[in-house]
Amino acid sequence: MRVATFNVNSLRSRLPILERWLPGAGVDVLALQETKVQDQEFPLADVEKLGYRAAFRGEKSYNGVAILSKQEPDEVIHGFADGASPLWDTRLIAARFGDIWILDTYVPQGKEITHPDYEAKKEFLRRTAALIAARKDEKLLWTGDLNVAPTELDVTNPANKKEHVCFVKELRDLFAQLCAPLVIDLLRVHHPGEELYSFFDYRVKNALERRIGWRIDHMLATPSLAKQSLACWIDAEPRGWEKPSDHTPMLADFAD
Amino acid sequence: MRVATFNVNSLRSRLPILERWLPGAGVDVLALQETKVQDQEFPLADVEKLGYRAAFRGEKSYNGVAILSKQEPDEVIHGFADGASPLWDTRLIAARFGDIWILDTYVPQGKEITHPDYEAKKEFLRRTAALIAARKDEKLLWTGDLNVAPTELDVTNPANKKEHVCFVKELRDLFAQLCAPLVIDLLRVHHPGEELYSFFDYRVKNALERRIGWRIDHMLATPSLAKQSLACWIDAEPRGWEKPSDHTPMLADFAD
DNA sequence: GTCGTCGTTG
DNA sequence: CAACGACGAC
Repeated sequence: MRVATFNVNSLRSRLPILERWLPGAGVDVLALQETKVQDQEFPLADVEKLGYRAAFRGEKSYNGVAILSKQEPDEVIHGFADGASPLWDTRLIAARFGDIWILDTYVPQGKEITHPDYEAKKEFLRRTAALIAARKDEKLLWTGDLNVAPTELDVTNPANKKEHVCFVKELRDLFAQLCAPLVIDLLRVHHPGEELYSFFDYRVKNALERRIGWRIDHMLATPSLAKQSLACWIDAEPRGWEKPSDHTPMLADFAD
Repeated sequence: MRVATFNVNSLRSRLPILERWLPGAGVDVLALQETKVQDQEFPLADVEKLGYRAAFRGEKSYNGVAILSKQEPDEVIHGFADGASPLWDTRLIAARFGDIWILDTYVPQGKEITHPDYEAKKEFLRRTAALIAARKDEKLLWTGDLNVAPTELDVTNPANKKEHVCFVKELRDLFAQLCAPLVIDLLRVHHPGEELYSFFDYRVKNALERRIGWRIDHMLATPSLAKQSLACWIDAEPRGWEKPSDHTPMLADFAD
């Protein structure tokens, strides 16, 4: 099985990229983030034309997650469904395919370390960790845009990002202590020590060619699923196409 | 020599259309209107890549005229240059190629017959007529978006346009008395009686296929130039392409 | 820099 | 319907 994650930064704006990329990518399950589309506006016909089904929850302008798949999922969950507020339905979606859970999150970016959104980001990560802990013996892949660069290897210039909400030490510590122990970072299993990025800021001129980016999108597997991991990689090509997202897809193959 | 006129409704937005249309169009001189670009933002590099030079005067958001040409013009004039205010530099540009003047105007639309802009429109037409009268024995082509549909043949439904600033009888009378006697309507020389339009409102669904439009862009030649007229036609194709202007190009061929 | 929003124009 | 400007988000 091949799984991919892609922060599309507007699904409707990215349909040409998906139409160019997906047919040849051999992807069985695709986790999308920042679809930025309300459910009644979701471009289901275009997705179906590409041979995929879709489970989704979005809102106008912001957020939005979707799981596209060749096969119908056996079960779909939106948000944390733990009764607590906020529900975060447009930032977390999970779908089960047989005994494998695909957990797709768009973790709040956090804006500034002094901003309430940064507190919400930490809360989101804590609740996600709790959710995974409850299924730690199951096969589960936590994927999506996590807005966390876990180590110094995961950003181009760590020195000038010490105050950044995706790299500040407090956040990395939280991630390392609460999240990382539950799951295995598949990109690092297959590519230890490599400077690989999944996000290249639009505002940085020629960021892709200059390799100025961030690794904030991830494929993190529970141990039982990690055993099946065959490969994990970032496909930087779509970032270089016309009208790209600022993120580029990441993929992982699993033995059946 | 082949001359064309095209109200692009934003030159920068229309570069893909120009890049698709111009290379095969065989145009020597192209009069543009509604470039909607300040001079310092004019996409000169793109125009030069297409093999053209450019004389232009534009402003932010509104108006803007340009004359693109394979050959460097011998002389360029902006506005009426008659000392009177307003100067209307971003609505009138003229370029001389040898003994032929190309006068490119974007005549004010006028908004409403009760609006001050409608008075300004009539004044613009009077001053243009005076300008042409002063050169009536020279070879001169008055082209551009004139925002005048001269006759009932030139709009789809004349009955419901009697109050429209581009068709109201007062305006047609002014045009017929002041402008028309000075020049020859080349489209009508070559296509008398045909329902041909150069403008199709974006707001009218499938206006092109339903042939609901206006003939408000023109090619009007002084008698000495009209003698050289070989053909004149509207190319409706670009109106059907992706991200079109609401106008479509009009062309004219002249014997050397 | 490229998204989305809204209100304004023709 | 498709430009524009302004704004907010990342």
